[in-house]
Amino acid sequence: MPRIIHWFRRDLRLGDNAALTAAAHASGGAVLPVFILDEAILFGRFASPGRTAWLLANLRALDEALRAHGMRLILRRGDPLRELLALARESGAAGVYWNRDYTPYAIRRDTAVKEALRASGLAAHSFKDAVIFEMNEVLTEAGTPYSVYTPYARRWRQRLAAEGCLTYPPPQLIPSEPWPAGPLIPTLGDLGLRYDLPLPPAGEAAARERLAMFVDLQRLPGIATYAEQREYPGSDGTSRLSPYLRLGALGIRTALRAALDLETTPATLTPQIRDSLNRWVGELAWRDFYVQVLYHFPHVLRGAFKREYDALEWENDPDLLAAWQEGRTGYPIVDAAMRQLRQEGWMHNRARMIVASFLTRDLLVDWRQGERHFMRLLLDGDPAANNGGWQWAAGTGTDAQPYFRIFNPVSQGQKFDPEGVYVRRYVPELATVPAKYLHTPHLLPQAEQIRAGVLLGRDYPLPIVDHQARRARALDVYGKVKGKR
DNA sequence: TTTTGAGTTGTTCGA
DNA sequence: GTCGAACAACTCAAA
Repeated sequence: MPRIIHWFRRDLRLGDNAALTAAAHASGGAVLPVFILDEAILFGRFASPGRTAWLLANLRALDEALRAHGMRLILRRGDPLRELLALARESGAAGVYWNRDYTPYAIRRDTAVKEALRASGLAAHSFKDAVIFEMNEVLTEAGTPYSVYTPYARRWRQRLAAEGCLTYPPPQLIPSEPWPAGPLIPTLGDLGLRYDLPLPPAGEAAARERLAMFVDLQRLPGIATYAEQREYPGSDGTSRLSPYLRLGALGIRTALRAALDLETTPATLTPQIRDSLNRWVGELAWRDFYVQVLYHFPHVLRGAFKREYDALEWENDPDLLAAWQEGRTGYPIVDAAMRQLRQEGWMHNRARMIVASFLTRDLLVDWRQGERHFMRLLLDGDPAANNGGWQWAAGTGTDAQPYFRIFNPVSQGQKFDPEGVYVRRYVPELATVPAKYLHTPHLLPQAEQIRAGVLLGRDYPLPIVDHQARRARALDVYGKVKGKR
C-alpha cells in the first residue's frame, strides 16, 4: 500500500486523531508524520515566544511517542505547500491527510495546499477533529449560523445526544524504514526567540494525565465541584486543559467523552456533580461556538462583531495600558491577574473577565490591545476563543447585554477572592494586608500601613483611575454609539 | 408574517 | 445585611 503523509498542525497526538486514523487505514500503517514550522505562525500577527516554546516542547513529546512505534517526526521549516510537495516527491507518498483548522489564514493556506496537491496527482483529505461540531453542523431552523450562545448550545446538545461522541482508537502504525530523518526539532534559541518561564508538562500522556486528574470525582477541587469552584481564581477549580487543547495534545472528543462517561454512571451522580458536568460540557460548546463565529464572521478579527461598535471612542492612553499590562493599576485583583499571566502564561477565566472589563471600561482602551497582549502571553491563546472572550467583555460581541457588564474590580475581588488567596499569591507586597482591606488597600489607615509594612503609593500603587468616575464615563462613551447602525 | 420569549458570568439603588 | 427592581432598548431564534 502507498505511504500517506499525515500533516500535523494543532493535533499533536497519536490517539483519537481523525486524520491520522484515516491515514493509517489508507496506508496500512505506513504513515509519514510531518510537522512544518511555518514562518507565518512563528512570526506573524499573533505570534508568541511562549506559545512557540510550548509548541516545541509538544513536538518533542510527539517525537518521543512516535519512537515507541519505531518512527520519528519529520520536521520541515518553510512554506507548507512547497515542503509537502517536496516531501511527497522524495518519499513517493500517495497523498497528504490533515485535520481542519478554521481561522481565515488556515483556510486560505489549506485550500491552496489542497488544490496544488490534487493538481499534482496526489490525494489530499482533510478531517474534522479540532471541534465537536464544525461550521455548518449546528445551524438555525433557517439554515443560518447562530450568533447567540444559548440557542446554539441547545442545538449543539441535541445533535450530541443524537449522534453521541465516539473517540478513535489508537491507530496501527508500522515503522517505515528510517526515512527521511529530517532535522532535529530546534530549540527556541535556534529560532532566535527567548522564553524563560516554566511550561506545563508537555505531550499527550501529560495531557491525559491532567484530564484523568480533573475528572476524578474523588479529587477536590475537580470536576465534581467545577460549577462552584471555577469561579474562584485562588482555587485550582478549573480543568487547566486549555494549553493542551490549543495544540491538540488532548483531543476534544477525548475530553468530552470523559465527562459523558461520568454522566452514565448514575451511582455517583449528585445534583452538584450533574450541574458541574453540564457546566463543563457547556464550556466545550462555547469553544465550538466561537470557532464557528470566527468562521462565519471573519471580520471579528479586524473589528467589532456588531459593527456599530467600531465607532467607540477609545481613549487608548499608553500609560494606562502599560500599567494594566504590568499589573500596577492599584486594583489588587486586576494586578494579581495580570501578573499571573506574565508569570505563568495562563490566567484564570474569572480573572480574564475582570481584567478585560477593566481595560475596556475603566481605562477605555480598545479591546484589540487586550486581545493582542493576551495572544502574546497565553499558552492557550487561540484566535477564536480569545477574540470571542474579548468582544464579549468589551460589549462589542455576540452577546446582547453589554450595558450590564461593567465589573466593579473591588466587589469582584471581595466576592471571588474573599480571603485574598489569589491576590496574596501574585501581589506579594500585599501579603500582610488584612483581608478586610485587601481589595481596597488605598483605604488602609496610615497606622495599619506601617503595621503591615506596606506604604501605599510607594510599595503598591494607588488606584490609577477612580472606578465610579470611569464607569460613568464608559456609560457615556458607549451610549454614544448605542443603536447607531 | 407576526409574535413572543429570551439573552453566561453584573452593579447600584432603595426599601 | 438582604432583596428585588432598574438599568435601555434591541436583536435573535423559534413558534
